[in-house]
Amino acid sequence: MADEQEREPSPFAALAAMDRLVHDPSRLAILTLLLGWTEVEFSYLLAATGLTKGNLSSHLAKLEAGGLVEVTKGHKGKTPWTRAKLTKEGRETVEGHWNDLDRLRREAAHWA
Amino acid sequence: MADEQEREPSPFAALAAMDRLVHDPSRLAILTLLLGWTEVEFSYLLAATGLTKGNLSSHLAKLEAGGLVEVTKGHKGKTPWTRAKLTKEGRETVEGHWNDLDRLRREAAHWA
DNA sequence: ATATGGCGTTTGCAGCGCAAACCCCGGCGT
DNA sequence: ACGCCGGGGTTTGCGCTGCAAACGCCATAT
Repeated sequence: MADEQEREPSPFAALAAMDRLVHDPSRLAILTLLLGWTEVEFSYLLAATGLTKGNLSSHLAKLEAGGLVEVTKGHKGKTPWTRAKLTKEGRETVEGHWNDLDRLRREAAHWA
Repeated sequence: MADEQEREPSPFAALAAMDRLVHDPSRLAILTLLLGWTEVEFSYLLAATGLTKGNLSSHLAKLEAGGLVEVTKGHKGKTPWTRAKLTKEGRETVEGHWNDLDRLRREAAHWA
């Protein structure tokens, strides 16, 4: 198999193909914040990211649909209380994404 | 001025606000490739990024409209010959973007 | 009663990125 | 002469997205 004419993809092709679900700025912010905690409240995410409630809500929904975060809704007393945490896959994906970015940047730099 | 109640933005807010013109994967690939050269041909970009002709064309148009890239169209013999290069602003912007990403990732990591 | 405000969800729309279709020119086969 | 492929790009069409604004719901205050 080593004699297969392997088309070595440039780092640029990999960069161009990054997963938008993760790479999108708002979501990358959410995901990166979540890396530092086991579980975070909606209102904390709200303040830390500067997103609006509406947009945070829909980004979380998308991340949940993609299997990267788990969202838990409950009540604290009578008021709603929503928390988010990374799934195992989510954590791996986000860490992987940052590492990929780092690596691609370095590879790109020494590309002839 | 030091007594101004400076609202210190979290790195996450800065991440969430990254400029999409630069951060978009395809364009980040194009821009990063351009960092390594003074001028690059359309067909080289095409091969290196794995984009289609159509999409490369429109991304370049957008980058040019944003003042990050200068596109020069001419002819080599009779066939069209298009080249792209970073503007001064473009170069600063792309380098800045990568540095920002690096920095934000680090700040995020030691965020309590 | 009726505001006000916390906590989120839903909706409406403009704009974007992607794939496919298209245009133009030069060579090649017949 | 005519069709056809292929290199070099541009334009078009459309589904999806992300943002802001509107909404829903339940407390507490007036």
